Amino acid sequence: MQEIPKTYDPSGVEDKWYKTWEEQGCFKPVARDKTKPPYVILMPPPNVTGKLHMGHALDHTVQDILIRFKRMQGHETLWIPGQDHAGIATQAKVEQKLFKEQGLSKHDLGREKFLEHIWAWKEEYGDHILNQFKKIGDSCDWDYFTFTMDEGPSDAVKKFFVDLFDEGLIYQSDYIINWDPVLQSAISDAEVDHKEVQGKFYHIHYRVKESNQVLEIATTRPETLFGDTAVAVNPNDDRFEHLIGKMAIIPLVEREVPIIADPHVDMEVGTGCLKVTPGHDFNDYDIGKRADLEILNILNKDGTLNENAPQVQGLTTKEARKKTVELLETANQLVKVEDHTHQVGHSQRSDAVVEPMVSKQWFINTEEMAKRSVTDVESEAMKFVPKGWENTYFSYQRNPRPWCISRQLWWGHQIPVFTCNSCGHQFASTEQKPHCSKCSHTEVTQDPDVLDTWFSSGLFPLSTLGWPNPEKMKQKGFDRFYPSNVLVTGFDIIFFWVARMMMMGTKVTNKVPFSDTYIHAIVRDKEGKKMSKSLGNVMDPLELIQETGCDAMRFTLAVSSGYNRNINLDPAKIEGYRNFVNKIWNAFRFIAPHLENATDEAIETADLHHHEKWILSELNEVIKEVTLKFDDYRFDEACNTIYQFVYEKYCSWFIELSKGVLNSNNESLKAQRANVLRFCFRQIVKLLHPVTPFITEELWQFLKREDEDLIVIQKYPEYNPDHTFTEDVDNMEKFIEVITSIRNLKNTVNISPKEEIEVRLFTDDEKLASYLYKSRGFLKELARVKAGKIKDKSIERPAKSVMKATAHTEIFLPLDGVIDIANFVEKLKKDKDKAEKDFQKVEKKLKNPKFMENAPEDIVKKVKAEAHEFEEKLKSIEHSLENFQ
RNA sequence: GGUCGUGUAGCUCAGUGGGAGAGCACCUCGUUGACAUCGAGGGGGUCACAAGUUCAAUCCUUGUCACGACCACCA
Repeated sequence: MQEIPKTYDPSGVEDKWYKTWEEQGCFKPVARDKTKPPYVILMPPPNVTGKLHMGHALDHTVQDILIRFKRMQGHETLWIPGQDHAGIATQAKVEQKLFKEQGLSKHDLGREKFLEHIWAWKEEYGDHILNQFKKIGDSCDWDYFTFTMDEGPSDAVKKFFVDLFDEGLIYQSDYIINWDPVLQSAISDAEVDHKEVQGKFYHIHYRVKESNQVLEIATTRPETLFGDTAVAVNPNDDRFEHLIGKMAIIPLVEREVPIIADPHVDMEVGTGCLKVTPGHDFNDYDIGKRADLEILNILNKDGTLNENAPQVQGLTTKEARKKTVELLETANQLVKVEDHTHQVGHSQRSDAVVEPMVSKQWFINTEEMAKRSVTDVESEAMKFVPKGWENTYFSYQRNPRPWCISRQLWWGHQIPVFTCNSCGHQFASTEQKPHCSKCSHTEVTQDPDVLDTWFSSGLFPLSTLGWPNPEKMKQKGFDRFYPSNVLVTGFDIIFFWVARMMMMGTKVTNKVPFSDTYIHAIVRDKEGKKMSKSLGNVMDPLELIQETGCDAMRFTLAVSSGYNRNINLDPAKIEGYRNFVNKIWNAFRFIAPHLENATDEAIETADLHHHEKWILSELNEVIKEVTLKFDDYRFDEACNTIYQFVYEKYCSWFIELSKGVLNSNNESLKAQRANVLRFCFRQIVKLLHPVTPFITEELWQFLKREDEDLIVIQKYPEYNPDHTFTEDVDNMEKFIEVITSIRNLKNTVNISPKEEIEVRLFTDDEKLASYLYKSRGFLKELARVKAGKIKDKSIERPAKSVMKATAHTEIFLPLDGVIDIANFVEKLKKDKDKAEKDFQKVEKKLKNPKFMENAPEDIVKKVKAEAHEFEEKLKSIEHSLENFQ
């Protein structure tokens, strides 16, 4: 056998295995166990502009664990990768690049040329993030890879649009929307960031017609007065009641508008008087609807003022604000200016101040779909994990607003609505160049706008499986793979994406698109701060992989991931789990030379040594637990369970206890031990494979039988009722406690661990006594015991000794060689205090008649047993202590 | 203002109606063969605070305080 290096070096190993898996088609859906249903995950498609960050690393680690786990369990697994064209994000990026490198705007190029540029950009950079996904081990089926602008998803978009259009659920309407004057497009509410801005409160006088009175109105946006079509007060406001119904005169424009009453007006805020600009304010728009006010648009598409604001026409809103204030001052109608901090909406993409504007847009009436999407979660047809996230979902879906789906961009799916050049008929069609559906005229004009990005990603669960093309659906296995099992994502797109998929998927198929939604945490830095470029605390997954290996990173993310909201990722933690990966490597180095002695995986339970029974029993429980926890999305508990077993049970005890056997001359015992060591280790690497795929595949090559294939498609370990040995586990636990106590005692009195000493054990547990006797060789080996005696507690304890008491065994060491008596006495006193407290606590319970009456029988029994133990322990400590006073 | 969440060891966080846990950090000891990316042992907590329910509360209920996230509003 060749030399195995002392430390595991992941470089080289990782790429090698990924390539092998892919080449051998391991990621393709194959039903290895026909009795199990398919298991499908749809990968949240990254933006073409995307770059791998820790969020992806976590998101994908979780999905890959689930897919690999289910694949090994025999399910036909499919993990579908994809990519999103990300309308605004991509267009903005390419626009910037064009301007920076060539000084060109998209208008210089025209729509067609500009789109060519975006496609070229996509070809060049689009693969970047996908290659990064391979580095983190994603076992997705790349043959299913789908881009939202591919022909298939485009057909899905058209089909869905046309169906809803014909149903009357898609309509065009004037509505107040967020307008980004830089991108010159409508953007959705969720694409608006509200930022705190230091602004001013301008108090302005509005005269009241046929009256001497003036109304003082406070506003932060005086330039919008050109668009005012009313002044509103609260209906219950005594101060202004008499003015309701009269007319107010807007300064500068001298236009008369009605004074109306509306409950939205807050009497406490500002002056209690509100100028109403339905064309450029969301609340005013609603007031305007209620009062049937005229809507006056005072802005151009680029955000400058238009002809409806003659005095400031052509100026930007910022310039216009300044000018308006000057004009008001000149006209003596500006009362005062106050400092005022308030929130102002900014475009996420361009950072421009968002201007609310009324414009003609396309909308989906989501009312019915949203209702259904709520009941589907209420009935748990789709379950959120952790459950609490459903509240976030409900808060959106219970109050659905019309979904504005049109965007004034070029990059995206053009809206399939056409207007006949001849008869003016407007209709939707899935065809590229349809004839007028009314007069059959061939000249029709398509709506220039494109659809919101989420329109196509909302259809992804369907379109990635070939919908609406029947042939492709058959080829891709739509009926088998829809709906999928779980969606794994972050909370930030519950509304954007999860809700949309729920509505759209259900609308088309009448089935929810996935049965679970696992919402994972946000990865933050070790201090809990969000990772951001400006803070300089961004961790790059690829760098981490380089430094510590992909498996260590994946294990760290998994072990940090349960039902929590934040993961504070400390590099020291990753290093710790890197060490764990290395530990496994070294455990393998230990067993490697003995593998040739191992004959077969089959373990004959009848003739097993009690240590072997113990480890098999422990392993069996681990298998049970891990399987349960993965199914529950408790990656933290699953990983911790494996970690504890490997470290504490397998390495620290089983391997240590095996050294003597393996160095002996008893060939049959050696072979059997090698068998068990190998069996357990094979199970361990299989258990770990979903989390740490690379090292486990590497080790598997040395562990597999000749007829066995790659680990990635091995059968996941299953609970085996034959491997339950309660008595051996019980004995072993006590044995470990005795050994630990001896080591502890030696340490307390400053005897070197190496030094061999005599030890006397006293126990009334006959089974344990005989077990300890049987294990005297191991006691000698592991606790450095020279000679020992095991007696029952009726025997007088040695006077000149130091001692330690456990619940079942008292341990005595002779005083010869004891260096630090004082320390021992101090410690013994502490033990006494503890035992006293423990005893009093349970004693109190037992003396309480109410406890005896009400507590369940097994609890009473347990407490009684404890009381006995504590009392024994206390007595023996006190007895021993007397010798030192 | 609304919703959700958090408060447990120095740090990061699990956990349970009946004996307070892990990792890291810290202290002591230990390198000849699996592993110093290691081993053995150890110290350390009023489970935020208060009241209530209960035989029994770190856990359930209510309130208080502190912190966080999201949503809405901010004329």
